[in-house]
Amino acid sequence: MSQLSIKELVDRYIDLTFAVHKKGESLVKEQLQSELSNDQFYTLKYIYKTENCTSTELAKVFDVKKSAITAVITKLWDQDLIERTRDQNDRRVVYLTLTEAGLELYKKTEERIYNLVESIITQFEEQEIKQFIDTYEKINNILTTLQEKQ
Amino acid sequence: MSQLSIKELVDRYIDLTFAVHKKGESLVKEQLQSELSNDQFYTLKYIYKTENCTSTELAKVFDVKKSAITAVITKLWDQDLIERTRDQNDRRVVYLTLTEAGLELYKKTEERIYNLVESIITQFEEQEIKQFIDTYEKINNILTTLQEKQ
DNA sequence: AATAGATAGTTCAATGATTGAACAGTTAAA
DNA sequence: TTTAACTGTTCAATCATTGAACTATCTATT
Repeated sequence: MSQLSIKELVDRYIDLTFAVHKKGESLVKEQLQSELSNDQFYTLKYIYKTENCTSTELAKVFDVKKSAITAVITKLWDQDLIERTRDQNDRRVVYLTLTEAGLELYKKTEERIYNLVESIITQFEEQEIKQFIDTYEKINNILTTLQEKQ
Repeated sequence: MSQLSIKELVDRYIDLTFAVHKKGESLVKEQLQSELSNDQFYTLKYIYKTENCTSTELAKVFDVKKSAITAVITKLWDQDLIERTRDQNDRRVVYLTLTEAGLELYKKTEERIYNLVESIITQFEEQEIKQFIDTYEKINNILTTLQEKQ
């Protein structure tokens, strides 16, 4: 199936990365049904799974300035989806957690995204998709290393 | 290595998609050295490789409204990187091509991106990365089908 | 040929996200 | 104690995107 030179592989990889991301975002957006923007969903997801999540950490993960995170968080906070609680030891730090309403909305939308992704990956042999995710994970590690160097 | 349930696979896939995209975009941006934005680069790339490329086509691929494409194209056109030529048979249609300056800038930046991606994929066994790209390609096809349904 | 409907691309005002710089409050180090 | 570093915020400016209205053009139907 694949009889490609390195250059062709690289080109294919770049195009695929772009295409898959655009289509993925578009399908995710559809599932969110205008209740949340994509970034808002990923923000809730990150806060949900992260103990003692802070704005500084989000800024690093989302690769934007802290002022942009403040804007996103304030918007979710205005809707009473997020709580901000100050660290008692280091009073500069603000921890982010989901409110009950935030958790409920997140869980509802999460389920739709899960169903979407599940409908995709169950079209593969278990072995194939596991191998794919393993390689994807290695790529993620390489990217992390490259980013830390810079 | 992978002893994951479907639910865990799905979750891992979602997180990886997000993380890899963020890191990838950030590294690409670095290579572009502020000469082009990421979207501008992908726009030039798409025009470069596509015969008779139009705004409507770009709007579909980039999943934005046509008015947004007009803005992007006009910006590149102002810098004399893109040419607009009207179809002589159907005078509604405008074809987009790179000017000499556009081609030169594209080629220069493309090389940097290629080197970046090459430095990543050459860290894998040829077999592993080819299998990865094959699976990636299948995912892309599934996404295309899903998008067409909607 | 005349008309109605569809299509390609553009304009423009409004919205939303992101940046950069300045700032307050807090902590750590010299 | 002073200085430097860090967390998070505010605010003005910039940029991308949308939605709606518009022009020009083409297609199909009568």
